Amino acid sequence: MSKESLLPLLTGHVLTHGLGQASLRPLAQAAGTSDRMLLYHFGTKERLIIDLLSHVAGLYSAAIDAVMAEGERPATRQALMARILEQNADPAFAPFMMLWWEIVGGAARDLPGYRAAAEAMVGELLVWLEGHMPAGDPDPAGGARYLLTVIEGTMMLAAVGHGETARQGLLAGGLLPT
Amino acid sequence: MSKESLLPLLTGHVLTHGLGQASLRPLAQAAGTSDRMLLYHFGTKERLIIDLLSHVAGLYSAAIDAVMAEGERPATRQALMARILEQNADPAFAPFMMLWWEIVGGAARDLPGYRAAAEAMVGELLVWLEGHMPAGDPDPAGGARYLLTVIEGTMMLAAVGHGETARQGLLAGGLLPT
DNA sequence: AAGCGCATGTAGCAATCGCTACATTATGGG
DNA sequence: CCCATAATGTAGCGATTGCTACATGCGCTT
Repeated sequence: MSKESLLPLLTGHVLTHGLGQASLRPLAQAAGTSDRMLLYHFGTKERLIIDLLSHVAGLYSAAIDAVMAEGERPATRQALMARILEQNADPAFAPFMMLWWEIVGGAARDLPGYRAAAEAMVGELLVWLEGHMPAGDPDPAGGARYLLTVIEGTMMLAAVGHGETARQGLLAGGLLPT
Repeated sequence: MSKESLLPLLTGHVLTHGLGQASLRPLAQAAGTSDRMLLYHFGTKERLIIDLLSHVAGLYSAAIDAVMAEGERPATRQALMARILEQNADPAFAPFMMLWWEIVGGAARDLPGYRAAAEAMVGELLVWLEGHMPAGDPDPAGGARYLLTVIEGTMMLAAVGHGETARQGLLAGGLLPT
């Protein structure tokens, strides 16, 4: 078993149990190996986490690309927002969201690997947004950054039980179809 | 030493070292007691954390109220945004921000106490915003929720190294003074 | 076949974890 | 003063942590 074949299994465990509680022996069991072998492959738990975060960022990038392919371009910013929020509200997306907030926390504390992974994922989403802005949008670059900011704020409010507050804010800001 | 006199010291330790890494013995040392006494007062580490989060939420509420008193009302939404973002960019605010992302993560995973604390703090900020919307604002309630969403998104992007992206988004959205 | 290097198992170490049993001191009301 | 109750110290338990030493298997080349 190589590092590369291990990473998806490790990612699965982290998605359901979280990064903070991840210790070598449970991780190893989830991947069908031993803590001994995890350290053999990654050298250190810290490097394992770094590699894992990088792998997660790659997964996210691939998922974005997959969605990108199937895209018919929405006609308005409101339609684009609605589509993204609907996708992010999918329960299947929840484990990734929980992991995401741990990554943000690690980035805020500048733990090794966290900021790089978070920055990459946000960057990927930004590129996707820019490529999906409505045709004829007056400012696709600025608009994508604007929508990105609003989307992330909405996700955060939803995480802390203020999803309805965010929805009302989006309506008041003219960012949702009426 | 009572619970109430312990909580500020515990909060200090958590602000600099984080919630996830907080274990009883270091917490006790920071508060000038022993792990034994922390359990004597709080019963369980879980309840200690819950009480601590509630205390942090109270601190945040008090801080908001203090700022509320000194408020001359800004003339525009842009000025209000600028003022808030300036305050949040204060380096003295950084430890709280790092703690905040841990609280959001806990709320997303529904750990006991986290969601309640996060919801209370966001609610407090929302009330403050509503009370500080510019005079004559066409929709203070909706506008406050809109600004709240944008503010939280900006904070998150700043945490992951995309602060400049957020700033460009705010400009494109007409939410910063030009 | 011999030996070499990669891969893996077994066992354990020192540290830390939350928590508890037991003993002791301090304090305040009768 | 005496005693009950609250507060605190000491010591340790069993589990888990990241990591390592040592031995063994496996496959390949010479």
